[in-house]
Amino acid sequence: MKNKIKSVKGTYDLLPSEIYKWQEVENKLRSIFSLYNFLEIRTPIFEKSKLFSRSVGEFTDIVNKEMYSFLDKGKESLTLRPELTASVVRSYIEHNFQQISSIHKIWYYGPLFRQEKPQSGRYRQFVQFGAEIFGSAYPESDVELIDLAYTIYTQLGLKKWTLYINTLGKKKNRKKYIDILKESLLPYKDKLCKNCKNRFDKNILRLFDCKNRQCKKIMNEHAPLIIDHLSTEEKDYFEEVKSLLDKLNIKYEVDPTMVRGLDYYTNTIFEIRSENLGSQDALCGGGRYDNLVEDLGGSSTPAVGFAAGMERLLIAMEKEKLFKNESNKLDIFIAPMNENVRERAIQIVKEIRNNRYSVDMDFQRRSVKAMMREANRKNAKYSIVIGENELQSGEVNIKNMDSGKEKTVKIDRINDFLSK
RNA sequence: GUGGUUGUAGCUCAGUUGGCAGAGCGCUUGGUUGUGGUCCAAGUGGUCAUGGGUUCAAGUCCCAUCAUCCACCCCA
Repeated sequence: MKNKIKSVKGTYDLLPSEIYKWQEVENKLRSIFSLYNFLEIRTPIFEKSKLFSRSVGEFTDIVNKEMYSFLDKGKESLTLRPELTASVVRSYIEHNFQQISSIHKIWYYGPLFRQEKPQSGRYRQFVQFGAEIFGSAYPESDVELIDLAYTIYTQLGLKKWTLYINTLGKKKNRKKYIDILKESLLPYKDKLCKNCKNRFDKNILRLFDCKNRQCKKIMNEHAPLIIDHLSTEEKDYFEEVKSLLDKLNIKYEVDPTMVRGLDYYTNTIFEIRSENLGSQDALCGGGRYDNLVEDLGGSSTPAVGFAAGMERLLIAMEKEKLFKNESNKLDIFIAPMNENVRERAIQIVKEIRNNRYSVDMDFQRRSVKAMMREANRKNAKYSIVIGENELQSGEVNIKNMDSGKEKTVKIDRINDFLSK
């Protein structure tokens, strides 16, 4: 293993032997997005750093510790995108989407970068897909989006997962609630674990996520829930989301302690968690973010969105054994026997390909036996051995690789044979 | 970033109290002239993660580094 250059920590190669799984999922995603009439957007891999500090939140770990940032030649700080909503919103504003139409339904798919310590379902370069709806401040749009996510996981065949929902209220009330939360927990601050003491000032909502038993007990007994501190307007909104989900037969659980890692969420939030993923179990997370477009310099625009991790999805699907083996894609393998027939063989390959059949041939000048082994390994439906006899007679034997039976066909009739 | 786990052939893994580097699978070539899958035979393939140390002798013991996986943290 000397002198070999290895891939960067937390990155991985998707090898030819397993790429079909990704393509299968990607194709399914595309078709579901178009069913829901979402259009794709593709934005650059890197952005100005301040885009993320302003959207994701200056005090989050993502911005503080995990961004891949660098100075370009103009000495401006740029960052490999750690999430995609910020980029989509930037693009929405930059291209004046709101003037083209008052509503936009957009989806995206692509690699993101965060400098975290890798573990199962968590990489430094990872792929997310997601969707956003801009321009609706009504529960129908929350539900459209949740339904979309729900349908994706259902249609992919995954069984072991649960949809959780909650509401965070609007910015104003959340601030008030955070003050109340701090006040009620202050007497117990010393009893909290080291992490939670830290989070108490930094992001107190995260205390709800702590797995420490003592912390859980304190939170259960003394922490007020956000739902009890919302306006009737906010509560009604949440009730309507729930009732619409019920009408669509979408199963969910309300988790009154669920919070989000990113700062920009308001009102409805949701998360889909897998039951067989280990500690990185969130397949998908999202919610409403009515202030973000304005915060990033656009005109006030309500929005909902979600983001979902591909790697975790693939791991979960593999655990539920949802991938069949790669399907048979090669129609025919051509085995030329020697230099006298090779030229003609290449022409035949081209002719068959021109008729849209997938063809491969021997490129190593090997023995007939080895070439047949190769045809078998490549899962060809048919094989043809071409030698001098065939060139003289103008006929070849087409062998069916499943049955082993051969059929004699004129060389210029091979395409007719295949089309039968 | 903190704790722990593992690192031997392309892959999955054995390797005894320290004593010649192994198996299965894969790959290559054969098993009478030009036919795969099953079977049989032979062959290919390793600086035992890397660098030090202890020892007559290290895959095995010790230290460090790197990578990996798992949990925390964070998050999709």
